[in-house]
Amino acid sequence: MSTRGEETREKIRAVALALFQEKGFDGATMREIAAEAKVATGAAYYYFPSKESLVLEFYARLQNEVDEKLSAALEGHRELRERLDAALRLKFGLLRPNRRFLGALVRAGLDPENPVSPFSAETTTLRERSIGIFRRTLEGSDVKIPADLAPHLPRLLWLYYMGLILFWLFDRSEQQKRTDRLIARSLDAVATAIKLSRFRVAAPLRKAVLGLLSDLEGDPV
Amino acid sequence: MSTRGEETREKIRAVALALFQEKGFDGATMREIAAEAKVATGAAYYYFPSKESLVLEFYARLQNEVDEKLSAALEGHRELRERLDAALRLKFGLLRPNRRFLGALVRAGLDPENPVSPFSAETTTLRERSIGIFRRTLEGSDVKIPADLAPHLPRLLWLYYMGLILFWLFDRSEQQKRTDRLIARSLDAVATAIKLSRFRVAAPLRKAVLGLLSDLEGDPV
DNA sequence: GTCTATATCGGGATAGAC
DNA sequence: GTCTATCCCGATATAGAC
Repeated sequence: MSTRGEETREKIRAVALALFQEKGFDGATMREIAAEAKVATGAAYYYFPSKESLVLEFYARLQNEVDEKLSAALEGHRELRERLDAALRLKFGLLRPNRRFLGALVRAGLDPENPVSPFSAETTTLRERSIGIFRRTLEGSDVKIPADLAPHLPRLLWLYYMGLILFWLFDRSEQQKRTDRLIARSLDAVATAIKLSRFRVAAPLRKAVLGLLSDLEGDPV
Repeated sequence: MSTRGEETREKIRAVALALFQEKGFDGATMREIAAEAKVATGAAYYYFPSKESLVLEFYARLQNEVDEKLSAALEGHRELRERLDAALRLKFGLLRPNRRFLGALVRAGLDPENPVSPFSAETTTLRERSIGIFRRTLEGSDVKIPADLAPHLPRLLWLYYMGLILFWLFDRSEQQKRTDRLIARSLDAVATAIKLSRFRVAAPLRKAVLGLLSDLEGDPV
């Protein structure tokens, strides 16, 4: 890939993300993106195999930003619920301006025929980095997590996070305020559950959850 | 709507579902559906406002079938996990042949711009009927459920069921065997959690979960 | 009310020339 | 690497037959 190609690609990407934010995924057309980037439609498809793949590009950049800003966001928080809250606020804060087109990614992955899935092997790296965010969030907290559960908890929290994103995408309330409430409320439940997990009575449940997780591990979710 | 219209509508619906199963949602075109049903394209759009609405129609029929067959499926089962397993097997058994196009429904709803959502006000009836399946499943079981949790548990199980469907749609393993494993494993956890819910130590968690649910109740999820 | 026939539009994606 | 031309699709509109 030459420098010129690199520049063209970059131009198309930048224009696309701007238009996605402005008009949403369906509202922004490939013709328009190409025109505004001053290339032919075909050129856009030379660099990006599909419209969805442009969104995937966005997601990778977002993950970089989260990685960079996490330490600052967690600064000064030791309590588990506070730390989780800070991490989620950071993630959702960056997602928020892009809700209008983020659904496109999930939509693409939901089609069993579509190879561009956010859960595919190609996106394993991204997924693991996202899980890593929760590992870092848990590590600095003051809560004792049972040894058997500890290594699996980040992935479990990531699944919870995926659930929140999904709810947020569906959420048609004004400014998605219902999602804000859901996050606050569910964080109470999640933090409470983690704190209770070390009790004797919770052992069978912990065992069941661990069996579930070890079953999923290895393959991409 | 006369008998003739009814027949035409039925014909289009039947052909569409057959083609969806055969070629998936995107693979089957409206032109083809209309042609195979021996009507003009316009006629298909006369009865169904969009391609997605054909899928919605399918979903309603599916719900009817579940309602009819539930009693037989639960027959002879008293143990909670067994009953839930039977209910889920029934639901997924009917969904299975239609995986290739079922994603289309969810996809439509994920687009914040698209009014045809499976979680919209229009589909409230369907959603409530689906929740009712879990109510019936719980009612005949031998497990004592705390009084505060009991009225909300069916909805909670329905959310769990939605999660399973989502996983299943994303699941690219052969024959979606990973979903089968997930169902078996997660049922262990769910049944265990329900049984533990009445213990003293679980009270704060139960309270947090109930707060969450009461927050969501009323509005469509 | 129930369609047929047809034209039209804008969109994603692609083949092949350059 | 890039562009032009083209294809096929979903969707809409319309005029008119029965």
